Amino acid sequence: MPGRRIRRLRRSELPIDTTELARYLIGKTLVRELDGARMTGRIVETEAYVIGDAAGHAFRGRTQRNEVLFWERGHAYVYFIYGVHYMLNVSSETPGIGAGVLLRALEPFEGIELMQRNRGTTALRELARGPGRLAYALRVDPSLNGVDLCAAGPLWLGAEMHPVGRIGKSTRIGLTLEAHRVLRFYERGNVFVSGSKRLNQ
DNA sequence: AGTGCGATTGACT
DNA sequence: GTCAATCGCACTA
Repeated sequence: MPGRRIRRLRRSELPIDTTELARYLIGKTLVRELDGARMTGRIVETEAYVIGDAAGHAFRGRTQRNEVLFWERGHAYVYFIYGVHYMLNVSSETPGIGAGVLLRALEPFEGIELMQRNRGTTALRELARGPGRLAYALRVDPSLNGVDLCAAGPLWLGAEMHPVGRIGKSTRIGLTLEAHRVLRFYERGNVFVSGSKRLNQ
């Protein structure tokens, strides 16, 4: 299958700050390896869940569920929401500090047929537009919770494959707590970004 | 032990 | 635009 070489990001390259990391990840590549096949996409939308953020899962302290948010930056935190969907986050601070970046949308790059099969649709725009859809497209599930995204394995982060456009920001989507905070980042004008037109200006 | 509700999505009026 | 789906977590008692 498509064997285009993608340089894996080193942990030392990841900013040690949740908001900085959320911005940094726009345009980077997410690589999913599964059964000898590979799916990749450009990260085009993220949200930061920062230190002391009441909307973040780490806010009430370390538990079995949110454990990975307290790991060194660059680990996958996968959780289940609404009894229906999985969401993929990247831990984002130093060990012992709980915070993360939610990956909200990808621009599909390689392995598109496989993503289409996983999603049960051929509509390219809809494959990974939104955090739940992203997880379905790449078959992200709790077995990937805790995976080191800076190491070879089933899921990792790669350098950008294409130039990155202007980065926009807005309030985060779907929150009641801390709803005013401007912690969502996205590539402007990219049709694979979720959210309303208002939020994407 | 019981309860309320969520970092969403897809189907439907 | 509205709404149900469906489960585990965290909080109350």
